[in-house]
Amino acid sequence: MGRAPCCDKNNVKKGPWSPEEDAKLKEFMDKHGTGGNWIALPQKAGLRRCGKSCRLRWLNYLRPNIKHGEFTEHEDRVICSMYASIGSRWSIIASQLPGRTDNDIKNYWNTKLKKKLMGSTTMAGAGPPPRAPRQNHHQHRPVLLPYSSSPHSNYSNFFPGAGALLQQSAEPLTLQPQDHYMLGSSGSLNPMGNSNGASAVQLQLLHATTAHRQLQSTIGQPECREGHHEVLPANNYTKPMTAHANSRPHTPTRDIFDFDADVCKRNKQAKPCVGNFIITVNTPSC
DNA sequence: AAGGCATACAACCGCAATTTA
DNA sequence: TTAAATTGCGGTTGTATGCCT
Repeated sequence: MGRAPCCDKNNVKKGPWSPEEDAKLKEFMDKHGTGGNWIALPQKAGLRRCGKSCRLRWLNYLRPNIKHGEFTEHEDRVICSMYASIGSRWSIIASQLPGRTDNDIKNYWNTKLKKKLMGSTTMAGAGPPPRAPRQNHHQHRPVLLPYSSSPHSNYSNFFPGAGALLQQSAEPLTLQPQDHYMLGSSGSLNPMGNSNGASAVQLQLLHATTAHRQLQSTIGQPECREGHHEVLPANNYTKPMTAHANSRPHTPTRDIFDFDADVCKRNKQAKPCVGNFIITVNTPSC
């Protein structure tokens, strides 16, 4: 039994929007907003379109303050830095560029910026954070770098790791055994040489909240166990086979590491918050 | 002028996450 | 608690346009 379609595919128009359709949608949105339901909107607005199509058209084209046209150098820099840091999370990147949509940025990246960067030597490895080798479970205690505001604060205020990512000289802190952390897959993989020649990767750290600590009583220590230290890129992350074989396939987007994600899903109040730390895992083998 | 190719970008699709009943 | 409905995201495709031969 498949999923019910969101609309009657035979009765909806597809393809480019006409000026008349745009006008209808805009007028309806100006008067009523979405009414909290995109699926029902086309019928109310007198449009023969799928609700998803209306939403996309509105968000990417019709809504006020959309910026079209050339990207500035500053925007280029933000996109590049964030892409290097968090990968193809276009909506997050778009949130740092007022007036730009995720679709816009995605298109811009795929058609122009990527090529531009590939042709230059200034951004080694401009691709998404590459998939890293798995870590040996019994080596390399993580070291924490304190987050500090950086010249890149324009986006680091949203994604705390992004600023620190570019700072290679932060003073390391040792992870205290009594603290509890989770590694966020929203972190970045950023190969950087360090002083002793070992390359390092950085991951955003999700600090355990009070709510999360409550989990200790039900599931035991939610500590950053050895098995959780795998260094994986922001995208392409696949769930380790060792835990929760029956759970849904792992999404590369909003997850945190394995059992934590599942426990949090079951226990809605126990969501961790994003902490202002970067974790660095030494990977001498690469 | 016509055909082929490259580029840009709007729009679609599938699926995971979230919300609602 | 569970299933259905809805939303949001990222990858991909389709098409219009411009350039080159």
